[in-house]
Amino acid sequence: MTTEAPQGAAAQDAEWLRLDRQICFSLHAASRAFNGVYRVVLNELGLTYPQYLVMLVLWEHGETPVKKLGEHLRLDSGTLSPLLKRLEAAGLVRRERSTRDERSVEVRPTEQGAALRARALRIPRRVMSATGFTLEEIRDLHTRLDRLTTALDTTALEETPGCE
Amino acid sequence: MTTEAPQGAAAQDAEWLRLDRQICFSLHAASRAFNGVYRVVLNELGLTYPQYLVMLVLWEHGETPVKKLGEHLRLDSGTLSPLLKRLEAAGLVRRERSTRDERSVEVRPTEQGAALRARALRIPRRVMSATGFTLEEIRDLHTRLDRLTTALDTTALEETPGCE
DNA sequence: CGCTATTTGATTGTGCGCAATTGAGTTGTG
DNA sequence: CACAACTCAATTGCGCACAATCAAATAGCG
Repeated sequence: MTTEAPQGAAAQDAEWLRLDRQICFSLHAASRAFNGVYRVVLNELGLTYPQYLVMLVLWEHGETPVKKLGEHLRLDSGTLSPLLKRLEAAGLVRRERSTRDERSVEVRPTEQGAALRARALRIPRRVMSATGFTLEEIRDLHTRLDRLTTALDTTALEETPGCE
Repeated sequence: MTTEAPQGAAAQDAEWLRLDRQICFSLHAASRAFNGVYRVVLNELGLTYPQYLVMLVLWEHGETPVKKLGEHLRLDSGTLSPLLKRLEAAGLVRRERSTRDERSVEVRPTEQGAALRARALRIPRRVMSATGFTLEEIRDLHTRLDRLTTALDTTALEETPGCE
């Protein structure tokens, strides 16, 4: 399948594009497949996947300003503001302007939001069993993905890579 | 909150949630980071990441019906229809109803769309260098992600996992 | 104090992902 | 032929991601 024959540069370029198609499609597809599983599992809690991510942070850290939430999840206010409003409309969180700094908005789980945590406890194992991966493999994948994300975030994307 | 006591069931559950937060956040973040790099690189071609995926399929297979595109990329018409209209508006593809089956719409790259391929040839290496991964590692990650996606897609998500 | 720069969140606009519906075209059956 | 079942694409509606812009609050400096 791969470059077994010494081809021209054109054929090799085509090969690169084909490989790129496979790889970036893989990551894209894996992300959506994962999202799909969470959608099914989270459906009974009335949460979407990003909303679940927000609740996980709140369950772990309690009251958190929007700014901090954004740092934890790498999301900006354009995504968080409407999302948090929906969570507030669902009665799971409360948003209140900080008295010390009127620019800041504190988000904290309501009693109902905190109670939801009990029902969320079964989720991780259900999702993990759906992956068919062992805990070992999952941790390994987790490590690789973090390394990938860090590299992608820090790379300034020079104009000429000159790889090879 | 989290008792320091050597794992009651509650403490262990909390640990699962913490791990889940890390892992599902990792995948989410990696996907968006990857998307972000492609966004920068593809910007000069005037393509978004999913549009690039479509063009990759067209460059490799030529004229393709929408149905086939959806199978290749696991996307439905709700996503593809407006995306293809934008590609057509940009002059990169043409959409024509099949004469044999009036339900089907054939998508083929225009001359301009085909020409864009030459400028896309440098992309894979640029992105790969941004990841900091070797080709070996990328292929390995690719394999794992495909396995993950397959598992997630085929799992019927039984109600009671009974893991452990 | 007044003025500027920064921080913080909200808003707007564009594009993607997906479920649900619609509607035209095709196929199968009597 | 008539009629039902199916296929394929388009549309609609909602939510997320992100860039760009805006407004309010704060901090820093003369």
